[in-house]
Amino acid sequence: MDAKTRQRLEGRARVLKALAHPSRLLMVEQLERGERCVCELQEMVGADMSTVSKHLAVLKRAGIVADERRGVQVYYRLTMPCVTRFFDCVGEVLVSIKKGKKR
Amino acid sequence: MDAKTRQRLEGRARVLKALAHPSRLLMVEQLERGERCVCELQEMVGADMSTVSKHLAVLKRAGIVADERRGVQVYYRLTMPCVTRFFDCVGEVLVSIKKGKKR
DNA sequence: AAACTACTTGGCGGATTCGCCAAATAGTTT
DNA sequence: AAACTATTTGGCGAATCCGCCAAGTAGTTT
Repeated sequence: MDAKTRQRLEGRARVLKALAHPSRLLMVEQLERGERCVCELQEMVGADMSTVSKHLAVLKRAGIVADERRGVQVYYRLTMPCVTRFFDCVGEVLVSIKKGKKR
Repeated sequence: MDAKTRQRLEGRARVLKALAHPSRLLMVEQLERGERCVCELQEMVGADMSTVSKHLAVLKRAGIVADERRGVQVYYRLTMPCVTRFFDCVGEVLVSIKKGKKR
């Protein structure tokens, strides 16, 4: 395996890893509908604010979200467009798994 | 957050987590081109056979691949169709991240 | 059945993840 | 500046992940 391939795979794995958590998925889904401040996301997730903040830091490090401070609050938004389609596909995967189990 | 939403998110997170490793991504990409036995995948990945086998077990537990013994060898194949489109989207995410960094 | 090939499983050490608490930082209000 | 709100950071313990080695299992060949 050449270096270029490895880099491509590592990059993709990094994005997937950042998304691979229920709370982070929920936050990304909410951000698809528009920017949200941390406290709004915290209420949706229902965890400690520090936990939510760290999840957001993971998404930010992966380049999936961006943040902007406005007064006391910090607002997060998605940095890329195709997340919806992406999730639809993950959904399809799950459907085929379920079908397989029924047989 | 209701139980149904949580289940949906946990399911999706499980699939993403199973895919979130360079070696597993490589194997899935190879399996898109047709079934492969473990030793073929091992050669591509370049790790210990036991490591490869465990990665395949992760993919199998997530419902992404299925296996079938034929003689001495065990062949793995994808169980679902949309992985290509899926990966294209992960690729797009990476492109937008790179664009963001250049600015 | 003994030797051989292909694969899986057990287990260990090191690294990473996760959620909470406590403490630090940043901006606003009084 | 003191008090207050919103958020981030540090750190701890529990859990999980990762890769290797060793040992076990399954089918094939001799």
